[in-house]
Amino acid sequence: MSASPGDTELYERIYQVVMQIPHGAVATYGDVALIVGGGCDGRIVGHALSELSPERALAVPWQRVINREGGISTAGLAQRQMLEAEGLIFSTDGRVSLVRYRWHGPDAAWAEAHGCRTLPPREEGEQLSLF
DNA sequence: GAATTGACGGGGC
DNA sequence: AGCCCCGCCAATT
Repeated sequence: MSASPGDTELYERIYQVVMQIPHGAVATYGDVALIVGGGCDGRIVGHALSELSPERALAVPWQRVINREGGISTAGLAQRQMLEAEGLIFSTDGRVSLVRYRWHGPDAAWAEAHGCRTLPPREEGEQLSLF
């Protein structure tokens, strides 16, 4: 079972969560991992998205998943251009304001229906430095 | 089966 | 702001 067939369901779960990210919003790898739950972590999310098939990439907005720094972890400028096309503003450091674009998490009903958990409450305005 | 790597995160200094 | 260390799970070597 080196093909890890049972883990495919975990990947599908990750894809389902990523597909819930609305247009113009972003989520960190850790956030997606927390929503998926089950001991999933950011690295698994990264692997799942990296193993994403081109056809599947059309349905899964993988570009809306960024790292905790609010930056792009992928190579190339493809992801950044996709986010900019959604209206996100990148700073000179190539990062976006997480406090502004961060996804608050899936709907409570959706999370429970998919056996996932919502995002823990987060303090707003911590590092809110508007410009 | 151990060691390493990876589209990571958080805490501490 | 930076830097370092640890944990976490999966895939690869």
